[in-house]
Amino acid sequence: MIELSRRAGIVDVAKKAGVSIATVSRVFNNTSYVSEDLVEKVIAAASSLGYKPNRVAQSLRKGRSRTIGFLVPDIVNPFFSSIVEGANRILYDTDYVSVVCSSSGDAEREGGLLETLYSSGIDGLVTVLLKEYDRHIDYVRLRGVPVVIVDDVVEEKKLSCVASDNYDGMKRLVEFLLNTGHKTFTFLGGSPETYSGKQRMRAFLDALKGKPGVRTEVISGEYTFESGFRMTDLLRKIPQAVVCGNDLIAFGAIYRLKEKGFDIPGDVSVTGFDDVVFSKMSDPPLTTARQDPYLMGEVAAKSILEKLDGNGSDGNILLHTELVIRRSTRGR
Amino acid sequence: MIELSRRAGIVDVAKKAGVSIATVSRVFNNTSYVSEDLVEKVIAAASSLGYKPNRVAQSLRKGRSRTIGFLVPDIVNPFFSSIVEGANRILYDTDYVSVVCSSSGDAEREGGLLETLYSSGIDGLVTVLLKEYDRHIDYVRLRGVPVVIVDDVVEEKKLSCVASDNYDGMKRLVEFLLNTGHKTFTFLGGSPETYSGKQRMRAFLDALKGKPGVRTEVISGEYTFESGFRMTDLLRKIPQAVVCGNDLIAFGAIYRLKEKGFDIPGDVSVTGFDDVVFSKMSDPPLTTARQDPYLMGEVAAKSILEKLDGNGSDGNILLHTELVIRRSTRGR
DNA sequence: CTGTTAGCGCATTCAA
DNA sequence: TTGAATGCGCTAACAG
Repeated sequence: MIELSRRAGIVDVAKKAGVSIATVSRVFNNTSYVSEDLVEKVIAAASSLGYKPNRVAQSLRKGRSRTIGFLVPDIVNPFFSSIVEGANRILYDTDYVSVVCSSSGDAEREGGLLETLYSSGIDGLVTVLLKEYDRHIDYVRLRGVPVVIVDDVVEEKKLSCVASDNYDGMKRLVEFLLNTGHKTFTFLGGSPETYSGKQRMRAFLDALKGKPGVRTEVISGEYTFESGFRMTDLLRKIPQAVVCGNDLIAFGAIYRLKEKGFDIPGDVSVTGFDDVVFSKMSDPPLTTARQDPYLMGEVAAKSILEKLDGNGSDGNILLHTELVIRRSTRGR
Repeated sequence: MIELSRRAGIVDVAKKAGVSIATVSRVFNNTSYVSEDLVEKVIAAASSLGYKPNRVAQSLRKGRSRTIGFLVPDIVNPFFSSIVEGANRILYDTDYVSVVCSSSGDAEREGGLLETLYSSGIDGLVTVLLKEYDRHIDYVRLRGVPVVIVDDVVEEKKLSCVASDNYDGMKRLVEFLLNTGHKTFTFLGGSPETYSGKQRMRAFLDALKGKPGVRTEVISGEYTFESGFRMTDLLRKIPQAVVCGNDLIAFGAIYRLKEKGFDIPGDVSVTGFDDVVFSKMSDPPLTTARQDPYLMGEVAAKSILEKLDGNGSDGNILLHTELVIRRSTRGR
């Protein structure tokens, strides 16, 4: 096969159409009127050469790239990728395109990726951060680039955050358990250093504080199946309700509890948090608090778009969660 | 808060350090020797200004960007995102960075994204395509940009593909079922228009063809839980083995079968394909054929890197699958 | 060893 | 309405 020729540029098109490069540029950006026949000639020349404007050159020249950067801790985790997907749904109706990077859970990489993204000329950034928000990371470095942080809430002006109301969701979940007659509770928490971890644990404690006849225990681990499994082995006495930091922990707990011969919810109720796709398929289907990562992404994208339009309001947005009562908790 | 000044450029650094921009460029690319004291001055000036080279300008000038583009049909599907993550693990040790796009299952968008990616100056592309491979899409358009296609096999020179050996995996799965005494089989297939769908169905049929006393039935749907659920309702008579196109279908089938009062694997064995994370947590844990999307990504990345180094071999790579026997199939 | 200069491909002044 | 010229920020000759 013959070596392919180099990509056609604006000068090739101009030459072939017998016009100046300015004219070519004008028809592609329709930035001012161009006579009918010249338009035709340019279009013809361009398509015969397979010409597409070079986005790199455009970015350099214009100072913006029509790209929104995304940085997430783990692209494989559907929670994070759903945020990106939600944003995509909004961006699809615009001429922005998204580029996403994953730090793969590596905090070291996060800073570098942020730099790279920024110096790649992104027009906006939506990110969920691994580490706690570090003002240096985006305030100093991302000069002028609008940023929205997802799944975290930082009180800092000139910054927007969108997150679920983890506190409210967990509180209502525990209150439901209380209303259905549960008296002894164990919290199998995940990652207490994260925003969501903190909020959920605090809500659990607050909901139960001072309730007569209620016994409470807290164990902390990670947001994984394995961690749920292991934490279950740490239980001294099986409580009436095992309240888990998220669905994965709940799956681990359920798995281990069943192995040990307990019936769910006959002997013990188990709850999760998130409502991942699998929660409806588990046995028994999981009672949980649903948060909507797609919506979080949509809201984040809209927020970025507004900021890009100039009329962007900073501040934080808390999204409601929805209680999903399934069969992993007993009714009464 | 005071409006942040514009980003520092190479001239700012040169000015502040009292050197020429060429010298600044040299220390940042260490492309030739620069005297100690000038290096120091440049470093000092650069860091005090927070200077980082503008990747857009670099790309335009050098004609390469040190980025690898990824295009996947659905970023939320862990199978696809794991491919990206696997590739990242390889790329992490290089100075390449990956940018990923998702077509969100929209074939229309796929072509546009490909264009965008290409004109954004990516140095290489790894993609799993929604539609069947269209030679126009990357051969004509991605002139000179190395491409590797994942989860599909196309016989086309100057192209590399990496995929699992779906045929072999499914065949061994069915043979295992045969060896454990199953006689009646139903295949609950997914997306027969995809490469994997075709291979798996063909393997199922081939494995059973001409076996004495074996009865076979094929139903086709999609690679989803809901589809598995619905296809199960289409079963006229419950077979001894329900062989599913992937794990999700199997989960749907198991769910529905249990609802109908069947015991798994007492009354009916069920198998999947993929071994998604959830397969070990399901009840019962799922017998399946494991494919390793991380590995696929690693292999794809290595292949791209080789092509970029000049010594790239084209051709296809088939990865082995591993039978994972769990408790959704009866032993004998 | 260091500085000057010419583009990379394009959008956008400014003239005509 | 169109073209010529300038420069976005940077690297790579080419001189010195």
